[in-house]
Amino acid sequence: MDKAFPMSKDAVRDRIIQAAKCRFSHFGYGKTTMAEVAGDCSMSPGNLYRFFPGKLDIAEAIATEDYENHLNHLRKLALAPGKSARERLHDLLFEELRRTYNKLEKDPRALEMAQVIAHQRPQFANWMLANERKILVELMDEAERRGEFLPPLDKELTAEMIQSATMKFRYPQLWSKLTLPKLERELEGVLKLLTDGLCPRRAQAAQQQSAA
Amino acid sequence: MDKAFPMSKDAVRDRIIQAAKCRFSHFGYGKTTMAEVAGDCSMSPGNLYRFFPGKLDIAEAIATEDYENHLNHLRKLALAPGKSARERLHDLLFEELRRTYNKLEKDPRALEMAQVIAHQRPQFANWMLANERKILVELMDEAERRGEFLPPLDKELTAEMIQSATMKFRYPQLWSKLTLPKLERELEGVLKLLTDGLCPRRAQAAQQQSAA
DNA sequence: ACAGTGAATATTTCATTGATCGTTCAGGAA
DNA sequence: TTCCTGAACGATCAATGAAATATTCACTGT
Repeated sequence: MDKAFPMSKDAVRDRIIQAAKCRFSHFGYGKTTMAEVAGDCSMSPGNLYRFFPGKLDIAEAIATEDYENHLNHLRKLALAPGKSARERLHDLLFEELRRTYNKLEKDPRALEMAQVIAHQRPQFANWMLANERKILVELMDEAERRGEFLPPLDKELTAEMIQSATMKFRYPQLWSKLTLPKLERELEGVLKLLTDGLCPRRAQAAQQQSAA
Repeated sequence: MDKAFPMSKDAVRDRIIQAAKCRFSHFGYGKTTMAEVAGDCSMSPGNLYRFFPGKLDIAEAIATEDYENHLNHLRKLALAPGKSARERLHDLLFEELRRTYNKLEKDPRALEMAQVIAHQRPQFANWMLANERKILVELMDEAERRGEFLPPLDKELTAEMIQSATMKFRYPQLWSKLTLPKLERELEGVLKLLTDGLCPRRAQAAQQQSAA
């Protein structure tokens, strides 16, 4: 064994994550055994438990890594210069919808992992929602800073409500068998309702202002 | 046997529904056999199939009957005199939330039936949504008639969007473990967002108008 | 003809069991 | 001591087949 250059703890952790990611995406979470992951890392199964409390935590680490990239992307959209708050919100929600739809649609492995984590680690979904809420608040802060149309609302609360209202688009295939184009059309409509409200006499004004 | 007064076909159908309803609510859908229902009606199991295509159709008939009562109740709320459109929409959505929450929360039998029907008869949920959409449209028609705040929108489309945005409150326990009070608070917030929009400078005006 | 039967059939459900796999831990190498 | 191993343990899963039950249909009484 090449113990000449012992890897740091973090490096080993990463190695495990890489091996597991590879197995999970090829054969699925359920069909991957800890022994296989350990073998890929040239270590014993028992040793994995010095780096992760369990199999699920490896999956969670993979998901977290992936999700944090996504979050950064979303943050960029939320703060994009040269776009109105309304447009940024639009981009944010659509990006979210498209990403999850494509990810879960084409890749049954990803769907399996999402389901397992959602079922065994309910807190994880809450953590994701909280992160996105933070971005929504940042978006609104930025809008306020720029003097855009947003009023002095309780932003944290408003972010929660936006999430409630767009829940349908956050787990597209969990319960609706709609196609992406149909979901997009619906999200467009809901967003319109959210920004303009049911009393859209002022809508034109707001639209014009945000388009400016 | 008392063939002196043969029951009409519809009467027999009703008898079957009553017997099944009783069994289902006492022992659950899964634990009830066709033979038992037939026995309760003093007939052979085979004879049930002259009135219903199958067991699931009996459950569907029960659910339909129950749901149609509910729909009538909702319609009354949607057209209630002396209330603003906003209030009527509020009452409608809250009644819906409370009914399903209470029904599914306290009664595991009802939950079981709802799940079986939702799973085996996906069209049923669509039919329910379409009915409620009709009521939403009636609500908006009435608002227009009364000269309330609603604008000349595509009402059918708007109804769809309202449903999308309140999806979370229509199947409360399917995926959120929130308590009824929390759900109510959230629904209140979403409704506020829907009616006032994200640009609520005119909100006060609309509120005052609708409260008048 | 027709309403209804109930045994026959086809399907589903359920418990049993054997194997697999996640996890632990007593111990060995460095 | 510190790091790691791999066999042992117990929970979980899949395969089996047997029992239960939904559904059908040839037949009976009226």
